[in-house]
Amino acid sequence: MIPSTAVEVEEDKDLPELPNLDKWPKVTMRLAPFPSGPLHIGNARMVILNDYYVKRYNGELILVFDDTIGSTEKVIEQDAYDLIPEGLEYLGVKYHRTVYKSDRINLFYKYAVDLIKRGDAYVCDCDATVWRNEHKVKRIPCACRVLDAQENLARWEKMLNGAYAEKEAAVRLKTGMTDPDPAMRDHVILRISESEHPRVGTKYRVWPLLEYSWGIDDHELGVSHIIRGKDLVKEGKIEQHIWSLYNWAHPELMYYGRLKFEDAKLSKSKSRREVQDGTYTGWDDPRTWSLQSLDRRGIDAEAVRKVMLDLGLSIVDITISMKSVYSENRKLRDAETPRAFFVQDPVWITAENLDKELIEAHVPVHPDFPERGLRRIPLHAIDGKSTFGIQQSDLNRFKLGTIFRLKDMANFALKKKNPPVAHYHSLDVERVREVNGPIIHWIPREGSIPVEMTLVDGATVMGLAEPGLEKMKAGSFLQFERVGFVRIYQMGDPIQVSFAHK
RNA sequence: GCCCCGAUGGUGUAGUCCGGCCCAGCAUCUAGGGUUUUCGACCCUAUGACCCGGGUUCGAAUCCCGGUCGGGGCACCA
Repeated sequence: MIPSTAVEVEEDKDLPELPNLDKWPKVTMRLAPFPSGPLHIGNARMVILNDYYVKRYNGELILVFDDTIGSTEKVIEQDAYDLIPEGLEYLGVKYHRTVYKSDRINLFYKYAVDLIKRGDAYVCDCDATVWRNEHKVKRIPCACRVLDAQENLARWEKMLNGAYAEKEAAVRLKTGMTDPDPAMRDHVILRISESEHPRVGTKYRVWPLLEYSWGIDDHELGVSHIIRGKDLVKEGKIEQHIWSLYNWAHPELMYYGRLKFEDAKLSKSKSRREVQDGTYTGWDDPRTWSLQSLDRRGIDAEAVRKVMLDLGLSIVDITISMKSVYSENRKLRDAETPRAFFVQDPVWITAENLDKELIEAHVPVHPDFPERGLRRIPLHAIDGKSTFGIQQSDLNRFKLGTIFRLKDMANFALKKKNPPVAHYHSLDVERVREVNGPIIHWIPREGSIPVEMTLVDGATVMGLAEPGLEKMKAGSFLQFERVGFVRIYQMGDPIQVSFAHK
């Protein structure tokens, strides 16, 4: 299964083996996103780690939309059901089947009834606050805990048929009232919610909590290994309690710490607001840090993958920099990336006394690979006179008399600053080196192509790129010399590019 | 208050289980140099770490004890 991945796994063999492999017929893992929005760079760790191990052991990966009803703070969003697979595709993650928690509610009911019959769970109608303060903290069981199965089943029916309103009753698992860990005392596993679900509407009014639904499903789906964030360790303990009650094999639990980026603020709810009110251009806006946005910027999924796998499985919270992703991306893409000139808000400089022979500049497509040919940029000189756009900051640091080179074209001496005028000086690059003159990028006034560049902070800047750019295709990754790497995401006038990194 | 977890250079990680091959490796960042008609790539160099205190041992980043600091949990969220 997925034979094409064998090579790719080879290079990352430094991650540890999964534990207890002999205990399981095969490695089965799952991706369990809550569908509230697209996956972003912060979610990539969970996805890549699971995918990595499944590929390494030729196992099975299940995409499980963890779409139980959520809460007022955590809301399911319909579009996430499509945005998540889209992100997975970008990352090159291959999953073998897709499961929706919201399709499995009856299964959770079945086990709930069973747990109640067995006396391992009960329906509690205590007020949540009262229960916490008077029972959990004081380790005193509430009156509901000792009710017999008969009564509990009657109460369960009342939960299902609406005799209880929201918050009036919930099912608690008897994890133990005397557990030293307060988090473990008779935790709620099912509760009432009358919110409308995007997939199943109002078909159900009793919904399982994450730890319960997984306690059942990790077994039902045959999951062998679970890798997830350490914010879920308590949930893992509750799952283990359930597995023990039924004498099921315990899947291997592994946790990693929280991942933060020093140069990226990740907030799905803020992103959703900004996307909805149009402040962001869409879910691929760079400020969302979604996988879609990385794709739009031309970040190779392999770069993301490499960085995430380098982090390993440490359980400590870490803060890393996007710079490591950019560094990997450059390594991956630099050699294959064509060069181009782009000048943001060009300032026009008149070049005089041009050599009559000089009608076209010849610039290598890639400096390290001359065999890839030349970009030919017409200069449009009339009577030895032409006009070029250069970067304002370059002009600013020039003094009168400064000898500079328009890269891959000719050397000039600055004659006037306002308006800028330069005189042709020489052709050979050595002449500018002799005087340590700057070599700068430029574009001709005639024939240059308007480009709108979206920066990482969402701002857009206008500029001109060299003639010829209009022949590129959407999706191309380029390096604007001395500016940085960009990806064309839409051809047009202007051409739309997204800045990737320096 | 109670429970759990962790601690290696600026950042991240390897080594810790089974003490010596670690005066601690790798990546990234930063600084400098080389090369290059880019502020990219490539090459070289530099700075820089085992949380603290005891103990065991010929020998401890690794084992033991005690601190300190940091993170997470104690939701009818995921």
